Amino acid sequence: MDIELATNALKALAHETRLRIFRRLVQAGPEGLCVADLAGHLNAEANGSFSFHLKELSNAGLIRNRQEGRFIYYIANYPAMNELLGYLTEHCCAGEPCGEQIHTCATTENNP
Amino acid sequence: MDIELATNALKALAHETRLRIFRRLVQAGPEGLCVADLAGHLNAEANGSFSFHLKELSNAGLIRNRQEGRFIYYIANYPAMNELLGYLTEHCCAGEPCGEQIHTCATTENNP
DNA sequence: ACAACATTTTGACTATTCTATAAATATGGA
DNA sequence: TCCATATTTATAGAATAGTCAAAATGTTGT
Repeated sequence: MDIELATNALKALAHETRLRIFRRLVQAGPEGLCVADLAGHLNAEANGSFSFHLKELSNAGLIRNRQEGRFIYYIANYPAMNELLGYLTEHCCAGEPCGEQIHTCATTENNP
Repeated sequence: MDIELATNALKALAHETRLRIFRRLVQAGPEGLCVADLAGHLNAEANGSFSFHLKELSNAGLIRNRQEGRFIYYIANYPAMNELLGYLTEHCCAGEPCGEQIHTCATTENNP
C-alpha cells in the first residue's frame, strides 16, 4: 500500500452512497450481492448514478464483481480494506505505548 | 459514529497532503507536532494551503491542537480514528467466519 | 511600543467530482 | 428472433473542493 492507493481508496469511501454500499458489502460476506438487491437494501435505485459509484469503488480496488447470468454480484475486497486500515495506523505512536485503545477485531463484536 | 461523521472523516483523509499529515501525527504520538515541524517532515510549506488542510482534518474531528507559546501543536485524535476503523468493518460477514484476515493491532508491528 | 515570527483567514480563480437523463450493451426466456 | 430485464456508458450541467496570494491575528523578545 502506498500513499496513492490509499488516497484513492479513501476518496472512494468518502461519499455517503459509496460508504453505504461498501459497508453493506462488508456485512454481506464473500457471496456478495447483485446490484438490484444492493440498491434495494440501501433504498436506492439501480440507475446510472448508482453504477457510477460502484465503478468508483471498483477502480479503487475496494470491491470486486462476478457475473452470474444476467446479474452482476459485487463483493467487498477484504484484503484491500485491511491493507488500508493497517496503512492508517502504521507505526502508531512511533512504537511507544500510547495509552489509547487501537482498533481490534475483538471490538467489532463478531470476528472469527 | 454515524454515516455522516464517518463520511466527513473519510473526506478529510481523502487527500494526499491531509493523509500524510494525519499519518505523521499518528506516528508522532500524544505530544503532537507544531505546524512548522509537521510541514518540515512532509517537505511542505506552512502556508495558507497547509493551514486549510489542517482545518479540514480538525473539522472532521481527526486531529486536535493546543497552543504552546507562539506554536500550535497538532495531535492525532486516536479514539476518533479507532471509531472510524470500527465503523468500516462493523458486522463484517454478518458475523460468520469469512476466511479473510481482519486487521488487528498485531499486524501493525508496534502496538501496546 | 515595535519588529519578527508562526499560523490562520479571506477572496478570487481553477479543477474535480456528482447528478441526471438518455442511449447502449448484454443476458435469458417466449 | 424479439422482448423484457439488469446494468453500464456517455454527455452535459451543477455543485464542491483545492490553490494561490495577500492581508490579518496573535505571540514573543527587545
